Amino acid sequence: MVEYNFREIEQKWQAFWKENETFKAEVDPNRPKFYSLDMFPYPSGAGLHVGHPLGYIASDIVSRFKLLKGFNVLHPMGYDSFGLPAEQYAIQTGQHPAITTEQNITRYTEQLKNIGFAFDWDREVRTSDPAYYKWTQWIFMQLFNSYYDLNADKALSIDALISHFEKEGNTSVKAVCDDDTPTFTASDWDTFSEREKQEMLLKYRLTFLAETTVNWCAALGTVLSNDEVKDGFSERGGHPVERKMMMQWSMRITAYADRLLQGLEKVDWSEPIKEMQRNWIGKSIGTEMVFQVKNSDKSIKVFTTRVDTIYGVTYLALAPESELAASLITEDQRAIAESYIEVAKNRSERERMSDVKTISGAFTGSYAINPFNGEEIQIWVADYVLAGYGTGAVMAVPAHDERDYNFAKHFGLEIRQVIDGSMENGSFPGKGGLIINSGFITGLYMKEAMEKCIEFLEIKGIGKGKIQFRMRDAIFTRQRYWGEPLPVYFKDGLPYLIEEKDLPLVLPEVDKYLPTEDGEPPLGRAKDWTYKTADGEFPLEMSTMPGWAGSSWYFFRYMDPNNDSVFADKAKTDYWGAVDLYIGGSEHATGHLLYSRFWTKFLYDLGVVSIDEPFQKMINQGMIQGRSNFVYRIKGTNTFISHGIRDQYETSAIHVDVNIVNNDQLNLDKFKAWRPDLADAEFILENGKYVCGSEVEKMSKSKYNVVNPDDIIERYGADTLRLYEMFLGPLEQFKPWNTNGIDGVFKFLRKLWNLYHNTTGEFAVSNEPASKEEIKALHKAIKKLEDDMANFSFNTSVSSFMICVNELTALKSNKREILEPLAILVSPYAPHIAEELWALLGHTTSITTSVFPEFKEEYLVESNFEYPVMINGKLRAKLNLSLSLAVPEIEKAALADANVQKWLEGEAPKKVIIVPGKIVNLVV
RNA sequence: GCCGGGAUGGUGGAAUAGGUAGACACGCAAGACUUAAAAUCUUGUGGGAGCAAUCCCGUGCGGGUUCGAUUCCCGCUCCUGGUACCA
Repeated sequence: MVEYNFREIEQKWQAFWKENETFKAEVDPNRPKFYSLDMFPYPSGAGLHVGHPLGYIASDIVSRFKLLKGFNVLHPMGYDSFGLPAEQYAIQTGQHPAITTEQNITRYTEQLKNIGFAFDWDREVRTSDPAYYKWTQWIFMQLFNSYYDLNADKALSIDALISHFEKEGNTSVKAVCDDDTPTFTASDWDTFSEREKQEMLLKYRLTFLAETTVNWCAALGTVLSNDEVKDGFSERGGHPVERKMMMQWSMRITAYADRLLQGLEKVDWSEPIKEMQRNWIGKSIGTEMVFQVKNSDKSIKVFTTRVDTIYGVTYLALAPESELAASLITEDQRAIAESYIEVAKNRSERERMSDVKTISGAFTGSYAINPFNGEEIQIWVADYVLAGYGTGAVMAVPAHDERDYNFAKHFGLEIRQVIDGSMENGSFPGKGGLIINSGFITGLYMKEAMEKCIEFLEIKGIGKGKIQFRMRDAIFTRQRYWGEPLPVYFKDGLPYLIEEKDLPLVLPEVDKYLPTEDGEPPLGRAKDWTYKTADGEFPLEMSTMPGWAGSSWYFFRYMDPNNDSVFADKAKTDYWGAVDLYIGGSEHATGHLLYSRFWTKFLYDLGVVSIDEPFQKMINQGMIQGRSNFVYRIKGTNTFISHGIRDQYETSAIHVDVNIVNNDQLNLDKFKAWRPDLADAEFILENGKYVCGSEVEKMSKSKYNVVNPDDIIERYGADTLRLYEMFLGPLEQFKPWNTNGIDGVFKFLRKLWNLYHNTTGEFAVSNEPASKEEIKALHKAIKKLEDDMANFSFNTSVSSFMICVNELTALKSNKREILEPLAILVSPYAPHIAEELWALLGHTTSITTSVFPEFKEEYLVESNFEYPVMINGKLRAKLNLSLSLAVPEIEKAALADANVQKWLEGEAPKKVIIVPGKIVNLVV
């Protein structure tokens, strides 16, 4: 008797795949390629939980399906192995992060291999491997050596810029650069010192060193990016974060803002993710214009998207951080305004965000002149104006902007309506409305008025149309140990790249993973952290790269993971091209996914890759949440009462390990053994069982709701785990993990196994031709599977397998003609059992080398259809009729039916609707 | 506040060019097998009324379009993800 022995089968086939290099992918120009990628994990100390593999299983199914469809599939896995947790652990224990990272990777790999993924493990990459980060550093160097040319609309070599400066200075250069870049001529450039030249070039380089306001987290001793900060606290660890000015490396991602926006049109991503990126990039088309300050040579530049409301401006507002604001304060306002600025500046970002409702500001005492009508308007300081956006100054139009309205109301400033409409609900944007009370633009509509205004500003030389982005340049350094060192040394305080031959610049050893006593990053502890050149020995940069550096290009490295002379061979990147299917969480929408697109576009500009969008199609899998179980202790006792009857007593709910609960039923023996204090626990049962309560929460150790895939595999096998994770519901939906239905999936696999075996458990497959019913059952499944694959609807595929197997079991089918294709069908989902059945069927090669069965419509064609007959939209009868019947015949048959006649009560129907092959509806 | 996603039996979910709501699975109930339990198998299972045939109600709520609405339109409620004074 041979039972379905998943343990034996799974081990056997995992070993087979490894030995035969079944999933080895190599460039093959004769086959179409398919690149299937998962977001690679950070190998944490906790290991994988059942939520992690969800996306991997889905991409594995697609990968195996594509193999069967004749594609050359690249399906790699690796590790994003630099990161904060390993470093924090190192700080606590003194253990080198490389060691714990290695251990964690070993654990992850073992867990992943247990699930039977079709990964080409020879292509594994690790971002913390010097052989890998050599190329992360190399890309950084290329960015340092590039600037963004607006005429060419691409990154060009900094050498080209230098030769341009030598010939013509920078006046004719159209390039992305710092706002404070002065203009100079060729002869100016010639007279610049080396230092001045380098400082000037830094204003153009795509990665550059600059004093920036950063999110400083004192507890972590590092800078965090905006997306690592949540409500003023660090995302990891929840430590407070404050704003601080620091010298930092930045990436000029803003140079690519427009291309990042346009590129979204070309990729097949979910609309919400695209929308999030659009909002993050935040393109606004508007006008920049200058207001002269009254009785002063100073002026205020503002950015507005609504220059058509220029006659409604009743005050200007400046950000508290603005130096200009401080200089505009007059004597009589000094006390109030300066103290306001002091308070506003010191309010942390967090306070300012959480306290949006409070309106605050102060009048500077100065006035500006509206160039359109010569009016004098007050200049205020207000903390609703952000220093970092636009020009840090706002022309306030209270009548047509809600924030300006609230501010004006609060301080009793004038509210002047310039667009026709009702003001009864306060301000209104009035986009496209008729303009009133507005000098020469009165009577116009928005678009035309804006054009006229810009024309006016351009003639006077005090303004122009401008496009503004919300996105900022990305800060690229962290004051951390466990990251890529920057290949940069300092000479006379100016940054220079080390030579390419000296890559990788390997992370040095340090005695402790903490900042130095004088506040330098941990690399400040390293001995000889210097770079030797012909001119002497110079200090190296002590900060390291952020977590997103290594993950911004790893998809290229998979194509050529061991190349030591180039980050990836062009012939290989050209063959594999963009990722055809990328599966991962939507939480990376504005981080990883944006940075990866940025670096890809940059590498494209360099000409080293041929694609400018890395991820053609993306699916965002939903998170698997935890499902906690509770027991109810009667207060003051060690007696636990079942969930359904707990109301009779005063109880307290206690988290219980979900691994000792099955279908919400507590295993009493395991519970007693769980903790010493529970050894003598007593129970009040309902219907002889102890039923636990449950709640959906985040999966976490402290809630005892973490489920390890290894445990599921131990009990049911990897094939059951794979099928069940898919069966749980739509891939993209958030759902709690709950093993309540897993038995059904396991039973299905056994039923599948039994189809190939007789009642005594011997393998028994007949070579007789299959019946019509059997073929039909098979082809229904083929069709459903193909459709589901196109929609990434894996849960319904599992259902259709079940239906197919149920039907075949009922037909007692054991025909090779059916069971061979069925094994292939199931193989992407449950590869181990499929391989075993395939081998039993007499094949000597892996099932992955077979061909997906072809769907034939003819097997599903029916001659008859059971028509639902409805009276006034309600189902009243069913009629089995030939599909060849024409409408009048169907009508005749329907009217002749006894049940129908009863409902018609002898009257003729008012209306008859007949959709052949669908429905009959009679209206009376 | 703004921008997404969602709400269907006791549970997970299925069904949208508008056409038999609840596929598949879990759970539950009854039965078979068993000394017994587990496992397995069979049958039933949206709610209500009825011996039954059958009837009524039913896809978050209120309207609408339609012969017919889970599906389309309008207005709400709740849950959930993102974002946050972006001028």
